[in-house]
Amino acid sequence: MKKDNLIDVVMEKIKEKGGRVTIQRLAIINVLLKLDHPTAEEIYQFMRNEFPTLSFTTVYNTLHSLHEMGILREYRFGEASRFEMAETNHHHFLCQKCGGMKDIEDSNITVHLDEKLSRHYHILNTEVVLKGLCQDCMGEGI
Amino acid sequence: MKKDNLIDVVMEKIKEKGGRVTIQRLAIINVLLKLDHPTAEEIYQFMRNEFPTLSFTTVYNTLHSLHEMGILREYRFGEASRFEMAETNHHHFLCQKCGGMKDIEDSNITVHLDEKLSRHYHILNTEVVLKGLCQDCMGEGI
DNA sequence: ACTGTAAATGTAATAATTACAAATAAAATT
DNA sequence: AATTTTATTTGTAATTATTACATTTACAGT
Repeated sequence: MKKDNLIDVVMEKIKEKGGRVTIQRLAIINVLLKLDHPTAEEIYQFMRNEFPTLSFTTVYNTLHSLHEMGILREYRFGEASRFEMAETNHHHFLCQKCGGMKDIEDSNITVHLDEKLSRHYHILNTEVVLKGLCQDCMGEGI
Repeated sequence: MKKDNLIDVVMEKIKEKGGRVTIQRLAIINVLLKLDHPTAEEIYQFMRNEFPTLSFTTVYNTLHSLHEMGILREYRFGEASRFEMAETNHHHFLCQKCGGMKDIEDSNITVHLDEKLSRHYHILNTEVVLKGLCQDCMGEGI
């Protein structure tokens, strides 16, 4: 999806849920499209120069609201939560050494769930988490 | 694996890594065998009666050490970290409503990784995370 | 433009976790 | 068995990420 289309989709989704389209929300969406699984802190620091009046609390509030609206996903693998846009389905690799988080394309992993799982759970999302060493950290042990 | 054997294996593993087998460590291992993905807080509260001199800090220290030794796994899906013994391989279901975490037997899910992933990553562990509603929370929406 | 209200802001609180220094106790050595 | 070494435990005091709250601002409907 082209970026401008995506912003339009997000704006539409916010309105659907009865929310307001604010410059803070749009700005944070744009940062999420630029950075790779940023934390709230990273988003805030990235925006400070261009948006000096932005409050750190607003970053948290906004991430929380957008998450509630289903616009983004939250991961708490490390100390701080990391965020990404929810529009794509993919898996993740976590480096045990540097703590880095990488996207793994959906097409690289096939998952098959036994049918009986659906008798016990209403499954909305299936995601694979791979743990190990990334290329940068390989060859040095854990 | 029988419980006593498992304790022996854990003791051996601690010694291998140059660690000391303390009553605190053994007691916490035993709690991990009883409780389902407990948090540090839950472990501490569970132990207070029988072990009133136990320090909360020791729970954290111990969980950290045992994790470093590969004896247990840590998950940070919610606010607080949750822990489980590392001896078994299985997947997890996370309830989006109550925040509960359930084990899914390995045999209920098959995962196939594209070979080319191993060219970019040294993969040590593969785990599926299912998200949705558990039986208790079904029929009430999110 | 006017108005109702959701969202933004700043400060202060909270919760989980870690740092640190002193006391204790495994386990190696004598 | 006593002694010694040092990892671990303990309690208190930080730290870090996140949330609560009261006030101000500004989106969006009239």
